[in-house]
Amino acid sequence: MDDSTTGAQRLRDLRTRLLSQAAMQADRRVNEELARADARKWHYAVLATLDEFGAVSQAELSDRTRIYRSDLVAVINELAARDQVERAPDPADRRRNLITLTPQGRRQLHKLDKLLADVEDEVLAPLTAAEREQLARLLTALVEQHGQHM
Amino acid sequence: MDDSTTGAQRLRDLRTRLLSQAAMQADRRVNEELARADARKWHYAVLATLDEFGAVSQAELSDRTRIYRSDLVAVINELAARDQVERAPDPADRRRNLITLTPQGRRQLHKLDKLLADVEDEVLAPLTAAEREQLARLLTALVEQHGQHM
DNA sequence: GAACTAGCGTTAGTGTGACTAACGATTGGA
DNA sequence: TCCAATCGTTAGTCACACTAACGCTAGTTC
Repeated sequence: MDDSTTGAQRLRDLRTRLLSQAAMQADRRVNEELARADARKWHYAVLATLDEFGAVSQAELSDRTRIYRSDLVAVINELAARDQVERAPDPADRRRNLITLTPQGRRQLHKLDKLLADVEDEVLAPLTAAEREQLARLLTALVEQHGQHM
Repeated sequence: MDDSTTGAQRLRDLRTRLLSQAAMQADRRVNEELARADARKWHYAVLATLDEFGAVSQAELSDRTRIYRSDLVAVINELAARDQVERAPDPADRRRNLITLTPQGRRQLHKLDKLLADVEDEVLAPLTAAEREQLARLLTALVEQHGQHM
């Protein structure tokens, strides 16, 4: 099921492809597990952000999670339908909605924290603790490069 | 534009998220450049595979590139429309189509080889040569884990 | 040689994620 | 008071991963 033996040499040599494939496999495992908890990545991103920053507007959530504000609408709908967040108009600025974490949302967050830690451990299983640190370091360097000039 | 300063601590700590983000940024750059050459990732995968393995069926292409055979149909259509491959029935087994690289396809492949090498270099710019090797090594370990039990 | 099974290419459709465009409502500043 | 900007929302595009089903062809078994 992987091309490490059957694929073209050129494809195996492409680091960008390697990166994509590793991410894809990790994402798949993450999404599988999240689905079993009736959640997806964005749900976690929103819940975690609300937990750390308190009630914020959708625009601020969009900034902090990097979810497009157009997509955020559906995410908040889903979370609200599960009573994990509340959406209420901001009295101070009636353009805004204030999104608040509910006790149920906080419980879900803790559940997902655990779940994601487990999946991460599974995905990184082939690496030692030192290698995991190294990987995080290298990936951070890549990600931050783009953070600079934007 | 990245959450390394504005995002929740929990999100920054998630290695699976880090991996996804790095892959996403790299993919975006790759796709941008490929688009300028009127191509996409799958085009390259197919062209490179044909170059290394000669004329093969779509089923074999699907195995070697990990493109689903249902999606491969459109990819071959696109490549054929650009005269980069030819699709002809296999006389030895009339269920099969034999896909062949054309001279034009080979030219495009060389062009994309260069293009992708440049993008890879740009994406990995923050890393030294040794670090790039290390990254490739770690990612390979992750990818091969899944290759095992499938 | 008829029937069955399996492989092949194709069509259609699902779900997720990234991303753009545009609109109505509201706000703050010139 | 008018203007520009911001906010939430709707709608839609594109790429990728993945599933289901169908018609055709090939090879095998009875």
